[in-house]
Amino acid sequence: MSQTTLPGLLLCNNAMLRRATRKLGQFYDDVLAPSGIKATQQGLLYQIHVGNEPAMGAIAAALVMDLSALGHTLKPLIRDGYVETFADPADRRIKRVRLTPQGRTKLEEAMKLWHVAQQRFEETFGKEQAASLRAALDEIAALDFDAPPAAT
Amino acid sequence: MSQTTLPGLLLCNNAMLRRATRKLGQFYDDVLAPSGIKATQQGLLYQIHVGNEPAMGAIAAALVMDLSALGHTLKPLIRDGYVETFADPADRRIKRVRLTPQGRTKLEEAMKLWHVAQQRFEETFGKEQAASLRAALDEIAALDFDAPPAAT
DNA sequence: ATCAATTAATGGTATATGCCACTATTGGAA
DNA sequence: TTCCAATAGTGGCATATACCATTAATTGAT
Repeated sequence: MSQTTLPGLLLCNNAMLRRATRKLGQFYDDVLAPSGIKATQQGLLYQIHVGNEPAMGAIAAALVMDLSALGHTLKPLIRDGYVETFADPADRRIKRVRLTPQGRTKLEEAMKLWHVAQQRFEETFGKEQAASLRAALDEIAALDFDAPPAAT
Repeated sequence: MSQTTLPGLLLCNNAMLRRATRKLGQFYDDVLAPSGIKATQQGLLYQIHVGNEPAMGAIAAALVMDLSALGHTLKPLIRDGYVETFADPADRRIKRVRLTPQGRTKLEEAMKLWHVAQQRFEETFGKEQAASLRAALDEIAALDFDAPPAAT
């Protein structure tokens, strides 16, 4: 079975995280495929949906994503007519984002498939385990590496 | 603080995984920056290093990565002279990969920085917690979504 | 009011990754 | 042997994501 699990890989938190992300991403994308959008796009549409016409910076912060990366990621969604942007009237530096009617429709369609993927994953991995994994991942996303570790 | 943690995001295993990956990737990349290579590249060099002149397919399988994606990722490393490939004499379909002397040097350099990143992360996140996180991530990477869930 | 510092977003460039179509080899069946 | 099916990689195309330099708008200090 070759060297699927070598010491180094297993020890690197970052490598393990990326590897699991590839695996899960492929799975969710696979299930989402019939909708024509990727899991990342579904997640982004959802984030825009639940936000109140969020500013790009707010979305980027919520997703712990680089602002320019968000801009790039948004382009195909704008091109395909699922999302539109508009300048904040009070501060024209700020660009807000919202779903178009087609975007809302597409999101609904994708959410149905998302539920399927989500359920199939938790069925296989374990619902409890998934919940504690998400909690750990949430912690990581919130870490502040600049600050010295709090004395526990 | 806006809506940094909305219900949907927190519930999607895939989105949470990606978000944490972005965060941790930025951190490891940051620490690795002085070496001139990214954390993904360090991981790949290491994987090649520990493999015995591994075939591309073997690397891809170990990393749960698409074979063509691996090919693309390898290009900058070959271009920069850290890695070289050669056809397997017994089966010319197979292309094997190895580090060049510069590749070995670069890997050593990067590994020192990797240790720093690794330690700083675990210091902040918790060593135990990191270990169980990696275990969970390893499980995910090994999942088989095609098979019906084993009756527990 | 004026102008420097700050903030928000864009565009360029580069890596990370996936899927698909295609090519080159191999291996096995007829 | 011959030929088809399976295997291993490549190349093209598209999205995901980061960093940097630059531009547009604001804000705050003088």
